Amino acid sequence: MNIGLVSKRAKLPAKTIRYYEDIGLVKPERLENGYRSYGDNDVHRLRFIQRARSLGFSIEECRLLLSLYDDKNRASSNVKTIAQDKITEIDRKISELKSLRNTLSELARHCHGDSRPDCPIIDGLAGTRQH
Amino acid sequence: MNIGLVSKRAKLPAKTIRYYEDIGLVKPERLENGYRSYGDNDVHRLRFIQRARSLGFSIEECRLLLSLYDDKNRASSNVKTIAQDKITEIDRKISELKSLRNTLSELARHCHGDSRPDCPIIDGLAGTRQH
DNA sequence: ATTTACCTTCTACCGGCTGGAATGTTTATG
DNA sequence: CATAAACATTCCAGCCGGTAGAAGGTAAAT
Repeated sequence: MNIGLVSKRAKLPAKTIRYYEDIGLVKPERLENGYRSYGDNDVHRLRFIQRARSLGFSIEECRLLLSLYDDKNRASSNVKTIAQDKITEIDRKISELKSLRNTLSELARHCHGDSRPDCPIIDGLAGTRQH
Repeated sequence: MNIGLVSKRAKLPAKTIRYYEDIGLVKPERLENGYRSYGDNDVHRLRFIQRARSLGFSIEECRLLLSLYDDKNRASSNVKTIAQDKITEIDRKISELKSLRNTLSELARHCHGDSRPDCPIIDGLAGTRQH
């Protein structure tokens, strides 16, 4: 299977797949003409990575998950720990974004938003707005 | 004022301040010995950038906000639009993260998390888990 | 025979810094 | 006064996770 087809099946740009090879996540065969040759297992692997990445796992986390994926005897608790850490991380990000949103909408709420130059958002950023 | 003091006052690493100069956000004077010399206005500017960055504005957005900050005659509606766009963007990110969280905790919920190798999280990532 | 579509490698770039090396200057201490 | 430390400077390289483009080779379709 050439990279173009794999790209479609794994829903990843060809460039990204080459990059993943570069950093050692997949190791396709090579044909005589130099073309990469992928098997179904490679597509599975790449789909796996694509899903994990879209769930917010870093490349290094993907590498770890892949090694657990490859290890048929690993404990499910290993994987669950990683997933739960990631959930904690996501929760932290969500609450950060919420507090950001509050601050920003508080600033925007006080801005009349017309042609007058006086602007509480700018004042807030400049630190000159009294609470 | 030397960069070290500015760094403390603006709550930004000296390296970052030099970087901000590099990309044209601040333009300090130079002393005879080659040291950068900052005024209070520079500190205000840097605090402004620091706040805006921490609210999730990109460097280019900061540049735009700074030009509005500098322009005493700009309409507050210009600024409000930018802030509201940013709020929309934050909302999008929050809901993305929430859906991510749901998926991940659904996978984790079905994982027994013990020493058995069978793991719904891995199966979910591999795409082999039937819903 | 030629066009088109695909593949290859390579280098460089994105944002937003951050780290380290090598060097220069100022200030504090013995 | 010498030296050490705490600053400052420049420059180059690297982080993550790709992405863009150039220059070329190969395969399939017309």
